[in-house]
Amino acid sequence: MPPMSKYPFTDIEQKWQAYWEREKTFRVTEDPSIPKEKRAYVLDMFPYPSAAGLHVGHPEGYTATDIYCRYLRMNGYAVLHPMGFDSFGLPAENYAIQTGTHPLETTERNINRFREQIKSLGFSYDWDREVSTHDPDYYRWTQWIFLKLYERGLAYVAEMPVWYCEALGTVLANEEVLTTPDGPRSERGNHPVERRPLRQWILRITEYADRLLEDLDGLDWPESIKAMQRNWIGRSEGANVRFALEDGSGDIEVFTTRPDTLFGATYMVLAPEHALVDRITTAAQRAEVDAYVEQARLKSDLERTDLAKDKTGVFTGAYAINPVNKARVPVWISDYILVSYGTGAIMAVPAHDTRDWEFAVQFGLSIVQVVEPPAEVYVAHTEDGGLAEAFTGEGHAMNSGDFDGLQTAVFKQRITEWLTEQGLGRKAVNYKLRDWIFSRQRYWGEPIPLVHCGETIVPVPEEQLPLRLPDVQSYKPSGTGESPLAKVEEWVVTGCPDGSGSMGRRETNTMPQWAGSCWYYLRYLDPRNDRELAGRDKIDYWMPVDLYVGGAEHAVLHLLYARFWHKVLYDIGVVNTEEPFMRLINQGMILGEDGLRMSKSRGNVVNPDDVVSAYGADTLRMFEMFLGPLEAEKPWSTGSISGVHRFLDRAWRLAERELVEGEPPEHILRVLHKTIKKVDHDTGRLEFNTAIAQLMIYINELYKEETLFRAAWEPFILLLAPYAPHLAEELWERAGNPPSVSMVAWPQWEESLTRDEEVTVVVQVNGKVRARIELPTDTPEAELRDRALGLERIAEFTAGKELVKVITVPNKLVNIVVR
RNA sequence: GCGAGAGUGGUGAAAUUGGUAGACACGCCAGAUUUAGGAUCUGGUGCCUUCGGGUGUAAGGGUUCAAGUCCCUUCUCUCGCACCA
Repeated sequence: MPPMSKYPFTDIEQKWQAYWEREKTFRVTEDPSIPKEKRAYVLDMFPYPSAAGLHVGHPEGYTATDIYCRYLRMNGYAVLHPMGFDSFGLPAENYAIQTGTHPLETTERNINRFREQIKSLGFSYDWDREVSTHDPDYYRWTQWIFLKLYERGLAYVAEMPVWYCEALGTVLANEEVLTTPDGPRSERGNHPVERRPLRQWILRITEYADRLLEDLDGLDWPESIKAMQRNWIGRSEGANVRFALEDGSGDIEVFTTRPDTLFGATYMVLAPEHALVDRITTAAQRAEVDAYVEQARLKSDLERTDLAKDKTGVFTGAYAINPVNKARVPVWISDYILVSYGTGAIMAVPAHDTRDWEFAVQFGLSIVQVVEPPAEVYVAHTEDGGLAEAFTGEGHAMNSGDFDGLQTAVFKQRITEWLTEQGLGRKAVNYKLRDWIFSRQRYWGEPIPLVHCGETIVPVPEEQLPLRLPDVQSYKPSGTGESPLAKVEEWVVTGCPDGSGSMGRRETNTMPQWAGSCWYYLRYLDPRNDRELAGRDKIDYWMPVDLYVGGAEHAVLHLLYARFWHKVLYDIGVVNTEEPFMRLINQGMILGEDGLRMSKSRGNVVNPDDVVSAYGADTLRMFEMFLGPLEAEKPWSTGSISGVHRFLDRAWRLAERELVEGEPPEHILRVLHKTIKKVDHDTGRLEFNTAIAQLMIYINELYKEETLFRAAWEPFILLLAPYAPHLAEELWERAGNPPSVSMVAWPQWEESLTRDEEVTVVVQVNGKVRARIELPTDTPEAELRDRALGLERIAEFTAGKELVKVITVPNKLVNIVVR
């Protein structure tokens, strides 16, 4: 596809990229004379420098923030706009396993390629602040933060069933495992994973669950992302209730969100793995129960959680006593009860819980209705007046002794108080959120700075950080649950940092890739500081991040982890705010031309380098913004890229005309001021597609003129500058101005010139447009009405009819209602 | 099933507070220019039409002088979660 370009974009773009780099045009420092409200921290999600290089999705978000930053600078803001690399990670290590190439070598090669590609798009980053998470000067502080977590009891070791991925040779966090039709799979690489009990480092993120939940309310984030985080945290409030075993040998504690349905609890169910199962099972049921437990153990998680299948379960032979009505209730086991949630046991209320209903129907257990649905709610009933399905809504209590008639919410509170008084239960809160499994059995990550000295664990002293990664012979995971580091004996064996003189062994697990990205936005503030992760004055100057732009795929993982670390840093006084990112925008994915996700196997991948060489960076930038709204998912369209390119080309050819001094004609001035207003408004709201459309309208107008007036041309260059910065710099210079256009003040519009002298007023009869009249702007409503009624054409439609009323909207329309 | 969001020309999409639906761009059509052009410029382009007009924003209903926009019902699609008691 040969481009039809004539304007020398390659020369222009190289020229100005070199200029910006040489002049450090976009370097920013902490100037105290700039008031807080004129400072902006605009952040991109930094990339993982993959071997494949940049794809067209990267420039989308980066262009959006770049346009916004350039716009802010021209409006007098000090703008912090940095870029870096999330450079620890599995692909480089897997490549090392295959080829023996050190991950450092691959990583740095990829970083150089990424940096070059990013620079070729003309983004206005302050490159002096670049960071890479694999750099020891960086991960020193990642390790430092880990030690702070450890000191505060937020990092602990535990043996627990964790997701283990054979192919990756490492454990994974819950968040990194996806449920697929083929069973649980790793989020990265789509490999099968399974649960294995292993000793792991775990971060106590659950301690922050409530704060992570509550503080979402104050954030200007997309509702969907907040909903996903809320959902992931999964807070539910209810009560823990103890049911005594009939034989008096103890009790079973359950968690319920509906303590108001306690009177309807007709049986209980334990998870097959529940500790009590073995003890309470009667001799008669023993064989059946053992077989079920064994079968449940062998089942994959997918089989266990398959909603479509019938409920299975086995009676243990034991009975418990319902504490409120002393009813004797059988105790069952079933794999629909998860041992890891709540207490691993439930009271079953089949009348008011769908799952319990299914189970009760399956096994012929009794169903007692204890909630009367509100009259206005339709509920299916059987012929004899009983419920035909579980009613899970709220209503009024029935069959509940003295509590009858209470509204659900009131009853919940009342019964919880009663249970507490009786010593039978208490208010309880549960979360779906689990603690964060933090260790990985891999090489290419931050070493965890701890030494095992016999039974005790001793942190590496802060002043000895960074604890550097040693070189290894083989990058292969040992497969025994240990990382390749375990084989580096001379690194592992070390003196105990406790000063005892005895020898210890280093922790050989490394941190997950998320660690480095949890705090990188802080390092940009003070990237060369070797005394602290960032100076407090710098943090106070810039933080929090005003705008954070990135893909929605990080909705839960990165954004939840980073918020957690930030809160810890807040608690230890390192940062000044509870939340790191005040405003978040997810750029929509750019799909292939076929409307499907770009992927190598589909062959629909567009390489930004090809677009840059064929059309130039300015065209790529503007085209990606012109495709549609930033947040929307949108298919690539090679055809319409020419529309944007043609626009820039026209701007170039316009500049070849002689610039004329003096006052431009009024009709041009009016379009100009409308354009300034629209582009200003839309750019500030990140509505770039409509701003570009307005720039096109203006160019089309200028093109029809014989002469090009400087006063009409220069403001256009300024409006263009954030969008097509290379071309704008060149045009600015050619217009006889010194560089750089990037620091010239944004043009202002005059309100009176944004309004036309004449407007078209629509005349409707009964809401249908029947005529249009040209009238001076702000014609009084009475005159509007008279003019409209006086129209011959309107008379045709109103003849012989009764005039009911006339509605006038100034400068817009007249609607004549007749009968 | 639950949660979030979206349905507008042949295509990507526009449309302050309800007030001319389809800006801008692609594509298509016509004209100009040109040795020629898939370059450039100008104009046209929702659909139907007996050229009066009719009709049109997923479907149906409602509120209103007036609905893409507000309300109700239904359908479709995308994303996320999914036996979380």
